[in-house]
Amino acid sequence: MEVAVERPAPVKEEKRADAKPEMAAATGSARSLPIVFESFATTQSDAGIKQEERTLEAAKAEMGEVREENERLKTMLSRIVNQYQSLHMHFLDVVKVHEQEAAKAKLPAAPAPAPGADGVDEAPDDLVSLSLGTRSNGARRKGHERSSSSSGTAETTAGEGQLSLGLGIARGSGVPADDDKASGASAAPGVLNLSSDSSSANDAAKPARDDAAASPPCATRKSPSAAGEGVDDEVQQQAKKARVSVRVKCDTPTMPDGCQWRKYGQKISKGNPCPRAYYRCTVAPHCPVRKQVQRCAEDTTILITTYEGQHNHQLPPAATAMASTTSAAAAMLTSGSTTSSSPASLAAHGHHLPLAAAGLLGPTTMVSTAASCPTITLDLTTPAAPHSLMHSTPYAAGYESKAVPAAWSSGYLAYGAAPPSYYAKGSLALGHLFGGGLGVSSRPEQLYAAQSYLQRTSSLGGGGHGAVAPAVTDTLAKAITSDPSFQSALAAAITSVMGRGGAAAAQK
DNA sequence: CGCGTTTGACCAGCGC
DNA sequence: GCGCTGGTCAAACGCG
Repeated sequence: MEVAVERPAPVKEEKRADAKPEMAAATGSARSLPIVFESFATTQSDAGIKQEERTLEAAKAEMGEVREENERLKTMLSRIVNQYQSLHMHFLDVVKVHEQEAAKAKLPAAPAPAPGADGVDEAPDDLVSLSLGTRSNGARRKGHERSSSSSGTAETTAGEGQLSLGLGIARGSGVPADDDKASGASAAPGVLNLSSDSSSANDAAKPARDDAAASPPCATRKSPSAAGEGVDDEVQQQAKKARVSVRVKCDTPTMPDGCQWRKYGQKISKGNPCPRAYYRCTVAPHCPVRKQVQRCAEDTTILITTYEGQHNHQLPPAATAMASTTSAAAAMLTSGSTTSSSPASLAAHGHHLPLAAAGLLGPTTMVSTAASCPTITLDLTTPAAPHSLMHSTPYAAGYESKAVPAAWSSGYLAYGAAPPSYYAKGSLALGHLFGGGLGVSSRPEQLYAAQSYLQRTSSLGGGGHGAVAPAVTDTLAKAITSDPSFQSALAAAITSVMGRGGAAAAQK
């Protein structure tokens, strides 16, 4: 703790009596030290007085310490809350836009199936509920989401230059066995773009956020090849320093992320018998993106992939997810470090970045600022039992308590601009999304993720939500799990959205 | 023959 | 200043 402890010069007894209420007032209600001043004024000898003086000094010092710590915590808390609120508003924007787009697209385009629960079977693409969070508004949105994803437009961000997250996660029924990874050209039907931008509402207040969140991708796009390196060194460096580490259970040598990589090195790193492989993006000649792949020492089935840098070229939709992740991570991490008092001190105190501290990242997501390269770790390996899909697992139960950070229960959210219920629903959904969605590994776990989410939301909203029957969610989740890129896509989506949110908050 | 991988060497950053 | 470690380079090698 790097608290500047005030050690005032020894004071006389008369002063001490004055100092007491002052200090008590200063510390406020944060903490009260049981110091009894009256007692020693009458009975102490000189020696005793001196000793008491020392005691008093110590107490003062402690109080000062406590006071400063209290202030720091308050500041941090308010920062966290601010960031959360802005993120949440942002999130709601996305949701709203999505809904509107979906509603528009629904009429002319997709023969939107009946919004009933049974419709899900025939339209697995609605799984893509990457709009997961959108459900916070009610079950009625289900139909909208379906149409939004199946309509394939979802081009809310097209032409806006905003961070757009193309998720090649939906192999909907309408997309007959498309290889959404490589081909990518016809990715539209299977792609859900998560735009944090209220596309229709081009509010003027955006520029700041744009700068913050989208600057990395923009910066690289601005100078795609213009000397590749050397331009915008600062941005490049920042982007390069921020890393996204993904832990996934994977049998293949590398995680299928839709990008083309060329191996350029391999090392045995300390503390892990498994060699670490170094890959470089080969989609474009001078793409600065690299990744490191290493198997976990404890469990060799776990693949740890660390992405670094930002692509300076167009990517296939399947690869866009991870690309967005790294961009978002860069934005989020850099903004987090600038808004935090000191990353080093935070790390030293065991604190994480605000979002993580608020519990938004969930238990399987970690933000590390301790290292020279700030890293987001998405742990897609799950502690949950793969078979406990239909019910809450201990993990889920344990998580839910974590999913609602103290700030939420303390009523912070209720004071936000949006209706409290909105916050409550959305926040829980978000938390659950992170907990279940990110904490999943391969197929069954993903199933669990989607299912638990749906169950959660259905239990939240009361009337109308009951439409989401377990059987339906089962089918839905199965559809999700049929796509191997679901993990990375989901992780990317979340990280991306959060990155923008954090960056936006940082700009405020 | 071209492309990708392997592998030893080299370099830079960091801690002691 | 030295050693350790992580990251990168580039020649050699293998494969289609």
